Amino acid sequence: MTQQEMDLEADVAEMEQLTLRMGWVTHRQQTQRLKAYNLTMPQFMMLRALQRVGQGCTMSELAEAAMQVSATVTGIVDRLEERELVSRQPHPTDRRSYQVVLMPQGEALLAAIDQEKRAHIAAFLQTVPPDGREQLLNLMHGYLEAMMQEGLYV
Amino acid sequence: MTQQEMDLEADVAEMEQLTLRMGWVTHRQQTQRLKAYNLTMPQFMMLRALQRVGQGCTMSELAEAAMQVSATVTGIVDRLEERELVSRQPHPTDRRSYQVVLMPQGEALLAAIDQEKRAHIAAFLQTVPPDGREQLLNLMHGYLEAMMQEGLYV
DNA sequence: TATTGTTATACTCTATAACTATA
DNA sequence: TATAGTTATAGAGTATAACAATA
Repeated sequence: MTQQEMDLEADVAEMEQLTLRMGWVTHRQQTQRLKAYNLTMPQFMMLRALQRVGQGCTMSELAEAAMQVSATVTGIVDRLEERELVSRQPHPTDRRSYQVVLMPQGEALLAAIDQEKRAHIAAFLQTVPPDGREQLLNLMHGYLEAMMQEGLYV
Repeated sequence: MTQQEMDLEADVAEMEQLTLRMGWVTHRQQTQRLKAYNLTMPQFMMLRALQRVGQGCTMSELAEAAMQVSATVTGIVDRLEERELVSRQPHPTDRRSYQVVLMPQGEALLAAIDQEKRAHIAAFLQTVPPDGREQLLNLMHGYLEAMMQEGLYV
């Protein structure tokens, strides 16, 4: 085994621990923070997916964007609709479908969450030198793409 | 607003999207992958926490390491114990407590999951130049520490 | 016949509060 | 009295399978 292979192996072991804990800590802390807004993580991710895919998308499109099966989306959207954060509207050309839209109250909620979160991120990014920031973002892009494309499970 | 401040703001917005999606994609893909081992994410994180904190730790120590309340840990450890992946053993000096240990079957399961995962991570890391790898790991360390210390919610 | 979305079902996770046993 | 852990309870998420309505 060459020195390079040993280095790689050590980096792999380290990255395994890091990614696992980062993911879990993020997940748990996000969950806690969202409680102040009376939102769960899956509900929040559904709102973000709707924002990303665009107003008026169907339940199926929402399911794919949020990485959920349709039966799960039904339940989550039910609860968001009860609070008038989103709304199911009739689809103009396919009567089996709905057009899901983000309601003003939903947009306001996301904006409030955004504002708080960005302050936290800025606090972290300011501890990183500018060129490090750029490299960090590039690496994160690469990482996300690799995950989405190859089903990379880290 | 200076150019630097604008740059920071753009980086913040980008990092917000990236971290959120990375966290969610990781969470969902891990969940899917663990199904092959008949494990849920909280169960897997509990096994990892036990490995990290060390054999014979108490339920309370496990709860803190896994970022869960004790009632939740009770349920998760119940299910792991049924499958003989872990075991509650009497505490030598405090009869209210248990010493939780990882059973051979549990260690074997974690080893099998490790092996598969490391191949995936290695495939990703080989696309990153060696000095980029080191910087990536350093940044991830900093990020994790910032999260743990300040309750940074990203 | 195929597709969109919901319903039914079963299980797990999660937090809070009440409780038991022990320190 | 304080602490370790469990139990009871209620609600949310998740996946599978069966189903209704529509294409």
